Amino acid sequence: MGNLEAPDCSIQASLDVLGDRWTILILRDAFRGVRRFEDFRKDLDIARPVLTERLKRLVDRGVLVRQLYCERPPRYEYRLTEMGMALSPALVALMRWGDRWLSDGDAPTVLVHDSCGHPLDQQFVCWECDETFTQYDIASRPGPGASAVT
Amino acid sequence: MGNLEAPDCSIQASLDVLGDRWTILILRDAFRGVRRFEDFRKDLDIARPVLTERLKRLVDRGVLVRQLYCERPPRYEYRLTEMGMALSPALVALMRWGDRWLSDGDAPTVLVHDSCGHPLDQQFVCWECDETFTQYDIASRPGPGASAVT
DNA sequence: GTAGGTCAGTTCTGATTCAGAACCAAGTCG
DNA sequence: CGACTTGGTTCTGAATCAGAACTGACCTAC
Repeated sequence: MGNLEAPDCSIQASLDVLGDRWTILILRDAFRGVRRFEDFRKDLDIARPVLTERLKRLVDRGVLVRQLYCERPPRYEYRLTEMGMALSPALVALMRWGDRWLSDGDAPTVLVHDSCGHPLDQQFVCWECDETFTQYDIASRPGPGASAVT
Repeated sequence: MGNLEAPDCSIQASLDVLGDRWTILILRDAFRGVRRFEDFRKDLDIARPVLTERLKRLVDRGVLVRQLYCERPPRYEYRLTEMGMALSPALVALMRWGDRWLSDGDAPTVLVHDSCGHPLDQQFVCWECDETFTQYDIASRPGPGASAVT
């Protein structure tokens, strides 16, 4: 994005890190367990220079760590940090949206509750009312970091 | 993305619709109530030809509808469809991730449970166990649309 | 009734970014 | 030794994007 100002919106802030054609797919692979340069490259069929740049950026921003996994020859792998792991609600949401609206009802992958094996759902929760709800019951208001005038 | 095959992954399918630098920001604005070409353009400071193309694409894919709101002169507005509204879990997840990991603790906007005004949380739910859980309790398995061999 | 303004675009041009291929370096295997 | 693997870098042409100017339909004020 051309603007130099700090984004006044966390979605924009997130997209400054994730918002190009490849980054989210790289992270999806990382969630699936892909860790090595060549494996990302083959799976995504991405140009090497672009992959190099994207991995570097994700490491710089703290989403991935680059770890030596082999001394001789020196080989590195890219792993999700806690910050990276925290993206899972976003990736799950994108996946479920694609399942629901872009596939013909046949989801390629199903996510399940690990301990019981049943499909999971994603919901908004209010701990005050102790209930779950949907997007139609959301309101928004300025937070502590809101600009004075908007 | 360069590949012509149908994506074997719903995240990729979603990104085929949403995965460029502007689309998600356009949709964020739409969720905020922006509906008109000029309002999108001013708010995002996006080049006109790019906005034209993105809106057209979102309408084609069914995420937005283009509705006449003024007969003379003919003026159109862009509104979220049900498909578009269904993206809110994804946008909320991106926003919360930015709040948590990219801001210094001061969220510009806070989302609240409409009926009580308290901040909301986003969780995974298992209706079988009737409990909420986090990304560390998710497993995945091939769904009905999985390719034969993978 | 015409000058200026708004809204929703389209058309053009130059700057960025991307894809694809080739190349490179360090090490391993046969 | 020569081939192969991994993890890159460098180059070049293609696609995309930004920015500005232009268009056209209509509206309002003078």
